[in-house]
Amino acid sequence: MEKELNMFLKYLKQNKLKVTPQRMKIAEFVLNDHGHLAAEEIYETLRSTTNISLASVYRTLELLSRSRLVDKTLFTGDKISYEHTVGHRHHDHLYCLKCHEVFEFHSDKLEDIQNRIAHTRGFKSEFHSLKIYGVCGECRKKSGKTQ
Amino acid sequence: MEKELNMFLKYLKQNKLKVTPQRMKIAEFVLNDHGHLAAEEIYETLRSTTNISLASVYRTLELLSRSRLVDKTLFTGDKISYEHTVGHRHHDHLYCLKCHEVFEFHSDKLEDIQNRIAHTRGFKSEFHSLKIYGVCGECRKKSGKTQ
DNA sequence: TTCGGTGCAAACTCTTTGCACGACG
DNA sequence: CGTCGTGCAAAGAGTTTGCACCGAA
Repeated sequence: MEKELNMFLKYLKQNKLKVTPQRMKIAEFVLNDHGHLAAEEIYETLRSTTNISLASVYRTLELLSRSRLVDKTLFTGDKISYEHTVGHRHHDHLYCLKCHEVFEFHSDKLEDIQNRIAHTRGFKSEFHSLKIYGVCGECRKKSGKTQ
Repeated sequence: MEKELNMFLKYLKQNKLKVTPQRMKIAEFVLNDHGHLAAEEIYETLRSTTNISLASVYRTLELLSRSRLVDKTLFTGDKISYEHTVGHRHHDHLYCLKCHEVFEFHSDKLEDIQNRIAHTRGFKSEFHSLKIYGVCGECRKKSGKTQ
């Protein structure tokens, strides 16, 4: 995460953007967290210790996204989730419709097939998003696996 | 599409919902179209020939979605797309970042791997969504395949 | 006749933007 | 010191909802 923060600093400098306490706090928090965060959560967490606004959270998340340190994702369509990417391989998601927990997975075979499909269709694939929606083991246990 | 419209009628009756001209017009239009529609488009198309409101479009799309005749999808996170599903196999999407065109594809192998992954993780998979974002052949041609 | 559906406009949620002040470089 | 970034509040975009009237059953 030290490394990731440095990459963000580098990105800022390369683009002649200023290093501000807000930007650093937000980047630090997001890059340190391994979950999927909504802008609101980040704001609520940081506002107690930092002079910050929701607008800055959005603005900084946009920078983090452009610098490819953070991925924007949509799950159930209500709000955008952000998660940091560096150090990870690309991965996809299993989303539990009951507890809203997100599980990650990666499959080389899947990546491979996807690339092949895009290629066959003349597509230059930039990125992709695969989400499997269902009910996780924990929630199935709770409801007696009736569903 | 005749068949699909009947399925919608059946759904309405089963749920003691009324058959109204608005509902029929909207269902007819959506079930007849093979693209990805936004609520606004549906409204704009129908308003010239039908007494209708945007609210009714949303309300009917919700019914069509619940009756599983229509799929709700999010592409670039701006607005929800609706497409009818009946008669189709499940399919996934290639989305062109330049012209915003959507191409469909289906791969049994892909389906298979996804199910296997979900199963391995104790997940009961309900549905999934795979989108490959990139640049389509047409747009690559236009820009001289430099990207 | 009776609810449920409709149109309209207002409300809501999440995100973006304009502006004047403040601080990074 | 000149910008660029900030907080604030207001604006936007898409979707949902409350309400009084209307029309399917």
